[in-house]
Amino acid sequence: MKLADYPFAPTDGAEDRAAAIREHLRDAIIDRRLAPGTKLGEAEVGALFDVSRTVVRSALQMLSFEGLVRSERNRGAFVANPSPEEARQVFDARRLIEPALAGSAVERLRPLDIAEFRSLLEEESRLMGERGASVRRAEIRASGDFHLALARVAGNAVLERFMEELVARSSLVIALYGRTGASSCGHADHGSILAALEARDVRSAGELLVHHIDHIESDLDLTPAHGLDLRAALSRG
Amino acid sequence: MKLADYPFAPTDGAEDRAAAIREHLRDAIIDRRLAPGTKLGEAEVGALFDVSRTVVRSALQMLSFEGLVRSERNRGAFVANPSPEEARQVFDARRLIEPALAGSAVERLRPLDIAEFRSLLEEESRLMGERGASVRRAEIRASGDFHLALARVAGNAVLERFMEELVARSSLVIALYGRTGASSCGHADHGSILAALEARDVRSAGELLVHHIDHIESDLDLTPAHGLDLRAALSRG
DNA sequence: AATGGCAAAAGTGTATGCAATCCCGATCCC
DNA sequence: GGGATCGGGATTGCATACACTTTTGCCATT
Repeated sequence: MKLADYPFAPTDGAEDRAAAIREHLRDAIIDRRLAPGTKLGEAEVGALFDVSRTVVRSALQMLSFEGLVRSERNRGAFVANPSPEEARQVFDARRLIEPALAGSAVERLRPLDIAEFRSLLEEESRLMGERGASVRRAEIRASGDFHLALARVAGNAVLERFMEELVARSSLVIALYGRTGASSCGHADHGSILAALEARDVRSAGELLVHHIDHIESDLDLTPAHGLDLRAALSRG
Repeated sequence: MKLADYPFAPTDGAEDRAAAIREHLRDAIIDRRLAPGTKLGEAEVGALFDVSRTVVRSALQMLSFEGLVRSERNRGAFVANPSPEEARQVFDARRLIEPALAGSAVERLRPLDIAEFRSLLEEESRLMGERGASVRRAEIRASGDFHLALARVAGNAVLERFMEELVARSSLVIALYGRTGASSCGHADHGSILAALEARDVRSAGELLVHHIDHIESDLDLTPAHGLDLRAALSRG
């Protein structure tokens, strides 16, 4: 079976296969199609994508750096199972970084960027109207895209990469600890944040962002759960 | 030839060799023993550490993620040659993150931590008294260690990892653009920052940190240098 | 029946081989 | 003489083979 048989993204023509696998796995993890703790055997993943273990190892190493996969020597790679403490740290980092991004973004915001934000918001609205598990996944993803767009507009490549990691890990945390009841990520918040950005109101945008992140975090159940970690609570969620 | 024959760091007993190579290369890069643009051939590095290209590739991939190495498909890995713009973004990120770390650190500062800070400061003082190129390198490193200690004390593992990357990239930038004249990193600044931390004066500590970072950055020559980048200025510094 | 140990099986860590790509220099054509 | 073209050499990308570690299932022993 050859490379082109797989429905990779159109741009991936003859590109790096490890990166493609990384993205597939990452999507699967933050969509929770792969449950935390799931073992990602090199041979198994390799068979799925029809590549050798070499390429899979490369992809797994990248995911390990991003914090989406936990690697143990001689034991293998597993979908990360972030602790509540880890989750808090991720959100703390976001509360710190995102208001600053808003400051930079306001200075550099161009009409084209606004159009992109609006497009993302419309996509979110569309998803909110529908029902179903796969829609819920897409909703989490779309919510992350809004924050990634903010990072991109801010124009700091270093912080943008940090945000990519933080958003991915947030998505995993939400999938893990999210109370299904409430809408996972307030869509209305994004709208008001964008309005503040357009109004060049940095202070307001920053406050809205912090509240937004607070809101997301407060919607989680971050109780320490079960007592001790008997080998990380049996390595399973 | 067996594993234990190599004089790695004492703790590295039977540990991961890729990580060890990564650290060796990282030290060499931020010490500028490896000049920006230098090609890191897989076979060459492998011969140096007496490992196969597989292990080297793993180490290079990690360094590529950290931004210390630039990888080009089918061409190889090169020591990163950060642009002035990139340098500014690194320092912007530090100005954003470090004052926040000070806030967390003040809340969690324990006597043992203070002792560590003092020890680091003493080491810096000792190095300042000496002369020589290798001392200058050690000075840059020691300066970075102070900021890494701050990140560690702050207790956020996510931000700590970000800081590791930022400090490493800063060291590379300083080695690249630093005007040799001025002392690369104001040692006195660290002392006053520590004093502010001990006094639980978060605001003051944050301001001192920002000024400190400003000071470091102002000591660089970040002029756009030579006109265009003819294939990144011929791939050499 | 429970426990300890052993051996096979599974899976990862590393080395190596082969194909593809890129770089460089020589050659040829205009 | 300048520029394009075409090998040769070197290097990377990937797959595979082998070594070592961990796990697992079985059996003997208590």
